[in-house]
Amino acid sequence: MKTMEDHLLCLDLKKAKEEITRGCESAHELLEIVHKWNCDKGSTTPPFAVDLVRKILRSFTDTLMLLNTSKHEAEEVSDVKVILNSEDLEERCKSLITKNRRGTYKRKRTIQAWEKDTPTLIDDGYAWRKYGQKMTVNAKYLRNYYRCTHKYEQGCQAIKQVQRIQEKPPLHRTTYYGHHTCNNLLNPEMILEPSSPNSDPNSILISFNDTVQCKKVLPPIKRKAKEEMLDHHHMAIDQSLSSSYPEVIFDSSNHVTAVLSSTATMESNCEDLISRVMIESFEIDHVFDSFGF
DNA sequence: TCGATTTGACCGGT
DNA sequence: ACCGGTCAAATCGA
Repeated sequence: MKTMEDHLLCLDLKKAKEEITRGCESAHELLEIVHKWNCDKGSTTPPFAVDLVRKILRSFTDTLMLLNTSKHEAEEVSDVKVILNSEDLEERCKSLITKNRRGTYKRKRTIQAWEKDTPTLIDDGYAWRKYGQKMTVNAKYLRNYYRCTHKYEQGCQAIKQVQRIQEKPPLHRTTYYGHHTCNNLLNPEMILEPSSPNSDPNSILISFNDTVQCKKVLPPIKRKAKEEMLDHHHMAIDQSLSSSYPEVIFDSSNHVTAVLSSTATMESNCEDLISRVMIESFEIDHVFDSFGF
């Protein structure tokens, strides 16, 4: 039975989500403008501008995720669809303690998605690399799968799918999953730091500043070598990370016990981990407090 | 030679 | 069993 207070809270929650969604959209627009500006006129904006917009965007989307965690329904706002639901947290927790296997693909349900319909194939300013194409049922045209070119160099987790949806007039639907964390357009600051002379050259440093950054980028390691290592330590692996990615290892109590060496690593995945910790720790009241509701 | 693309295989979810 | 998403070997091309 809902009390009056509950109803008011729901109303506030809805308003908050609407406001944040608007902010999110504006940040997206601003990011595109900055990108276009830099493409058209060279790098004329301050080098930290894109980084700053991305931080704002991330704050909005993280907050939306927190708010959505308290409700079951994902919000659909104009042509921008934010795909989230409260089961995601549970799924993510499960995925963190199961062994990494090929084919464990929960991306669509766990990461925010944005759709864009355009008459032509657009250059969005990012470097994409095609990694697959598929004919889907009830579709006339192939669906093309792209990942960020800097996936392994910088651990950028952004992907997109492009599919023609209409012949005449031509219409292409691009669905973006996740935000770029790479510095392919601007390079405001190097996130890589040289290891200290005494440090393990294959170790990874994770910095817990205002934004979480993994500061060491290394080539992927082979699946078999990883599995052998995991078997040796009787550990589970963060399944949400693909085979070539950095891996946080949890013990049976789900405490972080190790980070696998010789793997590439990325900002976004670390954020996923931190988000999980945050969501587990935060009550929705704290979110309202922080926004002054 | 090396990075990008193609394409069949693989895998988990439903 | 089917389907969507990804992997990775083969191939392409600058």
